[in-house]
Amino acid sequence: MSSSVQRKRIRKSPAARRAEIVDAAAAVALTEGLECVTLRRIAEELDVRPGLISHYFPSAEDLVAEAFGSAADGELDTLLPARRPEGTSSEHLARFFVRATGEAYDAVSRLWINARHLSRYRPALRERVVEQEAAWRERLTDLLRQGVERGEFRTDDPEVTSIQILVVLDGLGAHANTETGGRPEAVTRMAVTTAERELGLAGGTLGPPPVSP
Amino acid sequence: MSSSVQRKRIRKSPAARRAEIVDAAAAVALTEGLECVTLRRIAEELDVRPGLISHYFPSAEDLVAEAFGSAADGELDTLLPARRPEGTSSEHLARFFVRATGEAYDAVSRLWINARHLSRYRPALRERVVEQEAAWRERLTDLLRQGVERGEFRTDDPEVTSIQILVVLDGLGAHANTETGGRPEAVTRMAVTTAERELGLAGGTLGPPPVSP
DNA sequence: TTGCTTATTGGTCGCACACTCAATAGCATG
DNA sequence: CATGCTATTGAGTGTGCGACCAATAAGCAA
Repeated sequence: MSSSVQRKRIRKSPAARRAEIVDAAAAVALTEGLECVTLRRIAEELDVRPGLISHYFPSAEDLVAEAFGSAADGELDTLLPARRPEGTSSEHLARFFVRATGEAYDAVSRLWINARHLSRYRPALRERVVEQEAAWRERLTDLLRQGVERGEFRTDDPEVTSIQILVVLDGLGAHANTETGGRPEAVTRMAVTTAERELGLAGGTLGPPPVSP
Repeated sequence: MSSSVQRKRIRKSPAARRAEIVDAAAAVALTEGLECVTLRRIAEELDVRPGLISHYFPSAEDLVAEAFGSAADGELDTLLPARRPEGTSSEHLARFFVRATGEAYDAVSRLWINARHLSRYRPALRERVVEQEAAWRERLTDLLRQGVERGEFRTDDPEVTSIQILVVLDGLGAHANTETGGRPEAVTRMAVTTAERELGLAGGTLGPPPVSP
C-alpha cells in the first residue's frame, strides 16, 4: 500500500543519483537546517539506504557543504539573476530589496546564520561560505556597476557599496530565528536607505518612501 | 601525581556549586561554542561526574541557555557598563565602538551567531537570546538618551537609533567565523559612521576620522 | 563523637550519528 | 538471452550524547 515499503532497487546513473542527493540535501538544509543534513535523513528522503549516501559522499561534511552551496546558489539566482534582459538597474535593485526584505526571505537568512555558525567547526563548509559570500558580493557589485555606467547610480566604489548593503542585510537577517514583534519602519528600511544614500539616489527610489503622513 | 586522579569528593553548597557550573559553562560557551556545553564537558572542566551536572540541570538545554545568558551578561557589562560615573556620553560611546570593533570582540560575535542559530531548535535558549537582545538594546538606548539629555547627541528616537547601530554591528559580526582578508575601511567604520550620522555628530567624533590624506 | 541529611558518585540505558564492507541485484551491453 | 560491471543494500562498528537511579560518603548539627 504505502510507497515507503519499497523493496525493489532503482539503479540510476551516478550523475543523476548524485544530483538527486544534492537537491534533497539542499532542500533539507533550507527548510530544516544544515544539522539535519545527515546520511540517514537524506537517505530517508530519497527512500534509499544510508550506505548509498556514504558511497557518493564518503565524508558527510562534504555533503553538508554541497547542500549549502547548492541552496545558496539557487537563492542567489532568484534574488539577483545574472541575466537581466530588460529593466533599469534601479528596478532590478528595487526588486532585490523587495525579495530580501520579505518574510519569505527568512528561510534564507536562517540558512546563512546556520552556515556561518557551523563553518566554525567544519572547514569544508567554511570554504563554501567564503565562496558564496564572494559570489553574492560580486553579483550585487555587477548590478551596481551597471547602474553607474548607465548613469543611474553614483558611487566611488561599487564594491564597497555592495558590501555595505550586504552588511546591513546580514544585520537585519540575524534575528530571523528570534524575531517576535514588529520592527520600527526606520529599521526595516535600513537596507534600502543605505543603498539610496550610498548611490546618491533620492529617498523612495528603491522602495516605499519613508513615512507617508 | 596528576591532579586529575581525584578520588576524594568535595561537597559544596548547592548555590556555590551551581554558580561554579554556570561559570564553567559560560567560559566553554564563549571559547568553544554552545554545542560544547555538554554534561560530560562541563563535568570534566570541574573534575566531577556528569551525573552531578544533571542533578543541578535536569535538562541540559537549561544549562546551555544559562551559559549563554551568563556569558552575554558579562560581555555587556564590560562593553556598556551600567554605571558611568565620569566622562561624556560621546566618550562612553566611542569606547563602546573601540571594544565592539576590535579583534577581541570576535569571540563575542561568534557567541551571538552561535546562540541565534541554536535558538532555532532550543526554545529555552531562544528565550534567553530575546532577553539579551532587549538588555543590550536598552543599555545602549540609555547611553544615547543620556547623551541627548546632555545636549551631546541629537536624535528623534534614541531606541530606533540604538537598534540601527546594533543591526550594523550584527552585520559586521556575522563574518566572525569566515573573515579572511581585511575589509575596506569604509566598511569597518560602518558602525561608527551610522552612529555619527544618526546622532547628528561630525565625522570623527566617535572614532578615527575617515581617510586622512 | 555520633547520626543524618543530601551532595556526589558510578554505572546503565537508549538513541542518533558517521563510517566500513562484503554480498546482492539492476541493467546495459554483447 | 546471457554476462559482466557496478550501483545498491544490509549488517555491523564505534563514538558521544542526555537521561536515570541506587549506592555512597562529606560535613554539619546534635
